[in-house]
Amino acid sequence: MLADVAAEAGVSTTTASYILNGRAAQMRIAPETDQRVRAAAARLGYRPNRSARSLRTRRTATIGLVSDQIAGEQYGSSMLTGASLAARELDHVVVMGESGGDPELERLLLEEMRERDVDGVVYATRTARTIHLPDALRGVRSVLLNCEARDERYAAVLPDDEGGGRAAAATLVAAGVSDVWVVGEDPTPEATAGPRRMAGIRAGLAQAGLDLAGVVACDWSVTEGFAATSRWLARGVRAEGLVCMNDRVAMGVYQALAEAGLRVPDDVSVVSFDGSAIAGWLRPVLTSVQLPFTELGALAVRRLLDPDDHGGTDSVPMAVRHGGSVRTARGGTA
Amino acid sequence: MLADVAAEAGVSTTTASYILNGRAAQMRIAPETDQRVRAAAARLGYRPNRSARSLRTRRTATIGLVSDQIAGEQYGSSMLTGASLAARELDHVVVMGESGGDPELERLLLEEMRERDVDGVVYATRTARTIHLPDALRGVRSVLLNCEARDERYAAVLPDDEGGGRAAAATLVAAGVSDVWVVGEDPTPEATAGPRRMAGIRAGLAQAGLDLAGVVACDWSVTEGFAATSRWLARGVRAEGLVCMNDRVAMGVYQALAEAGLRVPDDVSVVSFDGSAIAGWLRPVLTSVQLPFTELGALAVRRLLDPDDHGGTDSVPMAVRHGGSVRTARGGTA
DNA sequence: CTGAAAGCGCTTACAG
DNA sequence: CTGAAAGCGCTTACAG
Repeated sequence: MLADVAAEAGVSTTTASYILNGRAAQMRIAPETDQRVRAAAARLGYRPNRSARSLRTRRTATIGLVSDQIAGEQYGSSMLTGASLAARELDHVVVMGESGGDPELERLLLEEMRERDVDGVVYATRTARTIHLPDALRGVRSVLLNCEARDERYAAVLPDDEGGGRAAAATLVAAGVSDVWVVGEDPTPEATAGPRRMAGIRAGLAQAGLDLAGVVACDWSVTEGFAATSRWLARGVRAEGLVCMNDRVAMGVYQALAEAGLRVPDDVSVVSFDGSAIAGWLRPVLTSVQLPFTELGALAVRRLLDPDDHGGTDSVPMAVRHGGSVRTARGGTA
Repeated sequence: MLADVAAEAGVSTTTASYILNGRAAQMRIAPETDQRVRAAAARLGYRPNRSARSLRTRRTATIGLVSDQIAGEQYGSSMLTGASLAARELDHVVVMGESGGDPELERLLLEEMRERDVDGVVYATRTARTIHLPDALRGVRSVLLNCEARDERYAAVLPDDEGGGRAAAATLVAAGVSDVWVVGEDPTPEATAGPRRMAGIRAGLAQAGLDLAGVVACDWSVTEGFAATSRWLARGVRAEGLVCMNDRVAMGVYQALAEAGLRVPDDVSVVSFDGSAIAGWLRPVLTSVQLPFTELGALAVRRLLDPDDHGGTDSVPMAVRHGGSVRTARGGTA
């Protein structure tokens, strides 16, 4: 403990504390004293007791991260990686809790974090959406991750799905594709990714003077993507380009196209969203607009810990990760 | 704070503390006093200050979870879900840290947790393996998750890969398949899943009087699974049954078989390991021996918090999740 | 430049 | 059955 270090160095705990907290200069402590104390601390392997410090300072260098279920998400779990790394860089540690969507458990977790005097909490959702801000979050410094508060301005970090949509459309347009369909629609009303991507796609096409040729409705899953696309193909419809609402849908689309004897990208160009591992597993590799999960998590933590944060929504750009699923303008693959 | 509650109820903080910590009976406190204090606490919305409590008791009701990179793992991240839920049930909270495999960062994280007086730490690895126990872990109550200490007995929780291997073999044997190849081999020497699954497969076949027909070597990835299987097929080799070392390999195998015009399960029966989401995405759905990640995480936490823990390795059973990739004994699909 | 002392909010022997 | 008091290990005015 501090007292041991002070004794070993022959100074008071006051002096030792100032030195070990980097306030030596400010306190005009003799360099020689400074050295002596640091040496003593090192010799004794001194580690401050955080509980004692927190009791005094009311700061814990700990942030809470509560979510419905981001660890269970295949890929969204990298939000945790980003958050954990950013916290580490700012000398904080993160305590996590998952409610599994249970509001009562969520309230419990949030209260527990408050008891522990966390310096703030990141409130994350598995899928991008608008939420009703939990009451237990009020009065706690917090940042929303992958979600936004309905009807109120609140610090939030989200992917720029609309920009992603424009990028997806632009990718097809650049390849000379003019006949574009979208596969997938948002099953849940609060989800924002779908509508925003869709808006971006329409805007991107409009910029090239094009209209969306049509939409194939389906849930965002492999099996639904397959089933809906198969039905659509059976109707005899064809398109030069398909924008899939996520990589799982795209995987189903690949399966349906293969069964129908259509080749990617020779017969159909495919673009998708997520940039998940799936994209790299498909043959040809799927061109997909990447969800920047690690960055999202890191940014949420940085904003949480930034006293000068502006408080609004930040949209993190989504970049196109090129695979081989879009034909080149000349008919080859890009 | 407690003092307020005590004042409001007209008792000493001593009494209030006993009551709020459930020691009223033990202290033979008058039921009427008990009521009064609880009512006061409720009225005031009393929440104990954890730092103060921890400073006194040296217990934090917090456990650390440090890993190389389990949040980044597609599917292994559910170990976090399991750990978080189990901790919650035992009134604990988990602080997580990811080292990304950097030993120095790992040491830092472990020290930070010690400073924070965590009641114990779960040390987890992304892939099942034997490890050299980190020095920073010594002297801290801990349980290894998805890994085992080399050359020493230590509390550890791992999937029963060998049992899983036997189950995989038994599944094929039950379908009447006698000509079995394995696809995949372990790239890293410390990894334990591969050798153990392999041992189980051989044992399972031996039980039916069979030998393994051969092994197709490849890394555990979709692209490698595809490439290796394609080369193998090009050699003209055929097998009735394929055991893939994980679902990603199996996905590559499906692709290679499809390109070669072979059908699953009519021409080839396929069994795999992981039971990840991928299994459900493939057509036909892949029969896969499930890695019980959520249970592993939960069990590690429960053992960490169990004062009577036995201290050795626990193997959690792997169950077969049946899809449609294994033919039935009569030649249909199971 | 350095130290004595108070106090953060609890828990828990100890006394009655 | 209940309370006064010490003490957990720090930080930080305050005094010198």
